[in-house]
Amino acid sequence: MTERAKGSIRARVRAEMLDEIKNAARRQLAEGGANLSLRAIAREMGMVSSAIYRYYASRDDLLTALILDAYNSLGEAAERAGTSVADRADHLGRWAAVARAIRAWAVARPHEYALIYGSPVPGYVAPEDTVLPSIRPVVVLGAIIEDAFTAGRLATTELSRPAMVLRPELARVAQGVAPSVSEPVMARALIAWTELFGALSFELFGRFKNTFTDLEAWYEHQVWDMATFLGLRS
Amino acid sequence: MTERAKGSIRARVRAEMLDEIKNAARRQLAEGGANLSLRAIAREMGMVSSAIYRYYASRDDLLTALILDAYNSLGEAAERAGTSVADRADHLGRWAAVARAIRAWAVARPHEYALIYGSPVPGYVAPEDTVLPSIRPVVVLGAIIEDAFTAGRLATTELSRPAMVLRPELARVAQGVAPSVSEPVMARALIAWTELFGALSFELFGRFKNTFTDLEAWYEHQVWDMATFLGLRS
DNA sequence: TGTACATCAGTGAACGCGCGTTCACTGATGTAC
DNA sequence: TGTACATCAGTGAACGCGCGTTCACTGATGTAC
Repeated sequence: MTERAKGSIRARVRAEMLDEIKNAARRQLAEGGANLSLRAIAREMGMVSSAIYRYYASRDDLLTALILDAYNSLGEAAERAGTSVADRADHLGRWAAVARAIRAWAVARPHEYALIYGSPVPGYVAPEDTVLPSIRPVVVLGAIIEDAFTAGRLATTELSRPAMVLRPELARVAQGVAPSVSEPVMARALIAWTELFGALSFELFGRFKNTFTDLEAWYEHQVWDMATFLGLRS
Repeated sequence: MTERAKGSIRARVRAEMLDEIKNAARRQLAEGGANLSLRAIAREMGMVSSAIYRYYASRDDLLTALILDAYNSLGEAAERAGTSVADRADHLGRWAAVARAIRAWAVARPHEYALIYGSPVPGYVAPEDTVLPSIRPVVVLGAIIEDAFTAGRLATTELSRPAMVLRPELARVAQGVAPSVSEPVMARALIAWTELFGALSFELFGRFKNTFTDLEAWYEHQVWDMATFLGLRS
């Protein structure tokens, strides 16, 4: 038992080190962008650079860990916001809450946002297991659309019809996140989704620096207008 | 005269070199991302690395030249597409032509797209004179909205009202690109714009790799649905 | 038209720096008997 | 409970590489008289 406890202490210390390295790496990201430097991380932690290799097999491994963390942390934020609205029938409120949570997350961690939604890191290939965490926010949105639709509270006027090639793929997405919904509605949801992330990229990458001073208000307006577009009513 | 001619020959050779260096740099971008290396460029051109300094004062200077080129080349593509539609009253056709031209440009030069619409290059600050070239495509879009509106062919139903803080800023944008148009309509135009670039970023940065096989068709659908959202009718 | 001088492109060596990764090692901590 | 051994974290030196930028230089090309 004592042995076990001691063993788990070592394991816990190790887990803490894994985290501390990631934290140092995140701080580095804030300065050097995606040009993550293992040596700089080691320096910040007061270790010798080769010591990092006790914890991560390579620079790419560390990058993968950071990317996974970013996806999961954004996913959690979206999920938490989605369930925070007490009135489950308030679909518009849920949509707004999730959209705001995503922006809050991104604005607080612009470099982690850039890591997962910015230009790909040259030479780095994301492994397969980043796919599931990366769609967590889409699942949250899908649930809102699904609920609104099955409650008959989704206005579906003026829908453009997606081309034939797109339908099976839209249907597949819908099956995963909003099974009752038609392809044109699913398409709209993806479009609204795309707009929100487009807005965040524009904001965080500085495109609206000379246009809007209150970027939060501008985002809020977009969230609202996209809700109209989606057919969500209050 | 002969002297002049010779002088201009030298100037022309110099201009060609400026271009060739940029071309080599663009090829490098395709491989290493924004990690532009002067030495690699010199190597590719069969020169010694210091020779580059006869043409560009620093790495940042060259980067600025590339960024300016990218903005202007995208701007030209958008303008050309905008004027290519013979029937000026076909606002929907103009919108689609411009949107398609932008995608065609981006898909042909993903790394230049990333340079201007991806995550900012760490440590690099874009100089002021990139602002004007960067808004050329917005001007093209603005003209279409303006024409559609003054022709009474822009459906303006269900417009959300922008918050007070946003109005003067939206009005200022409108004044520059679509002077007859109201703030809510201007906001919608910017939103449609944001959606298109969001779509391109998602496509080029690989977000829809596992979702859509025919990304051109998906973009086309978005262009169409955004036209509906904007109130453009055929 | 021919010659002396100025301008410019490109060279090659060097400075000072940073990087990821490997490897043999030293000690400390945990484990088995 | 005490001791011998195994595991593991962290060290320090090294490998081999790449980078941006400076500087004194060599020749070739253009200019002025």
